[in-house]
Formats: sequence, C-alpha cells, structure tokens
Amino acid sequence: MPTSLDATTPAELRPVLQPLPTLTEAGTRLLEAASDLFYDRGVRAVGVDLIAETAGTTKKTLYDRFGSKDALVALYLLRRAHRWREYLLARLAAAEPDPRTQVLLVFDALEAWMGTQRRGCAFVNAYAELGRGDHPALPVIRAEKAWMRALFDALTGDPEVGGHLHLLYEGTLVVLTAGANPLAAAEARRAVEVALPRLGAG
Amino acid sequence: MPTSLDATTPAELRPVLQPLPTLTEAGTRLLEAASDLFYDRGVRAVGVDLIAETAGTTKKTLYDRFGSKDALVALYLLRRAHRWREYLLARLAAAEPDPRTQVLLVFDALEAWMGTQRRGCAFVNAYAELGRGDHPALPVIRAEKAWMRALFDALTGDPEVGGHLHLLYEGTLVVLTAGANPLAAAEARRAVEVALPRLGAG
DNA sequence: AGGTAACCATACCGGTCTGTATACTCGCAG
DNA sequence: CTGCGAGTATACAGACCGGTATGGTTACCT
Repeated sequence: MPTSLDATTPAELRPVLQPLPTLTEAGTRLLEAASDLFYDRGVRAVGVDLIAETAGTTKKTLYDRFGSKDALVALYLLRRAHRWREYLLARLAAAEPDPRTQVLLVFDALEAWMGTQRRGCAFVNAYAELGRGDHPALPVIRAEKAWMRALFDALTGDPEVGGHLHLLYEGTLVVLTAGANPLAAAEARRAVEVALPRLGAG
Repeated sequence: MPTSLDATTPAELRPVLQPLPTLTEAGTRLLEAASDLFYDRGVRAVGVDLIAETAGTTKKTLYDRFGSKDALVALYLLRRAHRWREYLLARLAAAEPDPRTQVLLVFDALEAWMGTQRRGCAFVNAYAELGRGDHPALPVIRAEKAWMRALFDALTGDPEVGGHLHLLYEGTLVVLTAGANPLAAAEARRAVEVALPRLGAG
C-alpha cells in the first residue's frame, strides 16, 4: 500500500503525463487569452470576439483551430488541470516523502497557487456556469476532483483520511475566495495537524 | 462561552430574523420563478424575459418591482440564505443541545437540503458567475459564508474547531456537486466523528 | 509549379441580452 | 369622481452573442 508518491504512483495519478494537443502559434495565443479571460471574468461573460481580439487574431482562426467555444472551454480546463498537477507534483517530489510533510505541502502549494490566482477554483466556477446538460467540459471537471481525491488517498494510503483531506482541500478553496477569508489555508494546515495525528513522520 | 445555540445565541446569528421586504402578488411570483431558474441554470443563463414569462407577468412589472436584474439576483440570494437558516435552525432547536449532536445535525441537514437542491451552493455558484466588480449580491455571498462560520464557532465554542468544521462543510458541498461524489456528506460526518473527539456529549 | 496549412480582415446571420417607452385596464381610497 | 398603485400587453432600442461566409496573403513542402 503506497503511502507517498514515488515510482509506484498509482495509475489514477498518471494522466498528468498525457501531452496536451499541439497548437499552432495563433492557436496558442488564443488559448492563452481565453484562459486568462475565462478565469478572471467567467466563461459565459467572455465572448469569442473578445478572445480573438485579445489574442491579436480573428474569430475565423479561433473556429478553425478549436471548432467551437465549448471545445475551447474544455481545453482551457484541461490545460489548467495539467499545469496545476505539474506544479503540485514538482513540489511534492522535491520534499520529504513522509505523508505528513506531503499532505501539508499540498495546502502550502494551494495557498501559493491562489496567491496569484484570486478567483478560486476554475473547475468549481465552470461547473457553476455550465451546470446541467452535456457540456464537454463537465467530464474534465469531475476528473479533476477525482484526481485530487485519488492524490490524497495515495498520499495517506487510507481512503477515509483521504476523503477527509479532500473535503478540507475543497473547503479551503471556497472559503479563500467566495468566503473572502485569507486565513483559510492556515486553518486547513492547523486542522490537518491537530485532527490527523495518525499521519506520522514516515 | 456558549457551546450550543440557545437563548444566548450570539449576535452574528441573529440576522436570520430580519424580515424580508414585502412583495406584491406579481412580485412574489417573479421572485419565485427567478429563484428556481437562477439556481437551476445559473444567473447569467437566465434572461429577464424568461423570468417574466415563467411568472406569468411582464418585464415591465419586474423592473417596476425590483429595479434591475442585479437587484433581483441579490434578493434571490438573500431569501435563499433566509430559508436555509430557518430550515437549519429549526432542526437544531429540535435536537439535543450538545455540540456533537448539533454539529452532526448540520451535516444531516445539508445532505437533506441537497437531496432536492442538486446544483450545489447557490452562493458559490453566484460568486463564480459574478466574480469581480461591485455586484450587489457579493456582500450577501460573503455574509452567508461568515454566518456559517459563526454558527460553527458558536456550536463548538472554539474558533479553531469552528474553522475546521466550516472547511469540511464547504468542501462537502463542492464534492457533492462538482465532484459528483454522493458519499461526501457521509464522509464529512465520519470526519467529524473520528477527527474531532474533543466534541463531547454536552 | 502547384498544393496546402495557417493566418488576417471584414462583413454578415439570426438570435438574445438588459432596459425603456407607450398605452391600456382594474380596484380602491380620499 | 378622481387619482394612483398595480398589473397587462406590446413594441422598441442598442448592444452583444455564437457561428459562418468570402476573400486575400504568406510560407513551406513536394
């Protein structure tokens, strides 16, 4: 039973290595602009005209590359998940492998990540805007939540503790942003320390 | 130091008693229709024409009563907070006053509430759609999160434990909906029981 | 030389958005 | 009887929406 991430990283955590689709030059600019705008203002609040203009290109190119706005939204979330996993796994790999350190590091990474990204969880936000239906981004959203849950399970080797930590993680994101409580991450770390003493030092 | 809700309910929890503004007949139908539509489909996805038509009235009446869509959105959230607090406080008042029972009951109430309301936290959803700026609903959203935090603080008499529980509460809502994990509430109750043994029986 | 992928520029389509204007009916209180 | 608040009905304004159409310009590859 794995107790931390190493060469035996479970299959659920592997998708981070999946390469993202290759993009052309203008396509890259479009996805970059769309990502910033979608995250800052919301998916529905941003029109394709604005995206094309911000990227210094045209709507024609946008539709030639991505086919639809919905597909661009799904790709935005997919790439964001990719980057967050890279960021997180790099920090975890550079630290001591004991579960306590690794778990606390997740909340450190979250706080650091949110220090510059001040609009909360892009996946929760997108879910709120897309809601019901069969939008192509919905599977990406569910997959991201399942990945974080699997990460906590893998770090602790205990699904019960993993579930607890995942609830704390998602709660931290909400309280940080919609709750406007900048102490949320610190409270989460404190919660991990006092409430999960079973997480030993290796 | 209060350890449960009773006659000494702290001032932060009193706003639930504030009466909502009185509405005319058509105004009531409009707010009812808007609430259902906003929650189910999202605030931006619902136009004022649809609201008026669903309520069996006209846009003219909507603007005569509420002044703007933004104001209607803020009122929708205000009334939803009001109803959730009434629902929750009624269940808490009917149960044993010991902190452990009361805290677990919050998660019971959340699960029951979400059994029929399947689109997650209306406040988080609205925050995701409104985001930055000075929308009149933003203070309502922050106030709701602060109220829940104050409730947990009051129930436990310990801000550290209150913060921990609040993170679990918000995380449960997210995992239930965007995470599509129906076990979230059960996992949260289990987390409360195993990780907060300090919550005695009175 | 010819083909093709990528891109730019611009105009257009039908539809929807919030919000306003006009004009009418009804009930009720002074 | 008059005035007013509430409501109905409809039309409109001006902007924006996602998506498409047309046409022209590079650069590269065979």
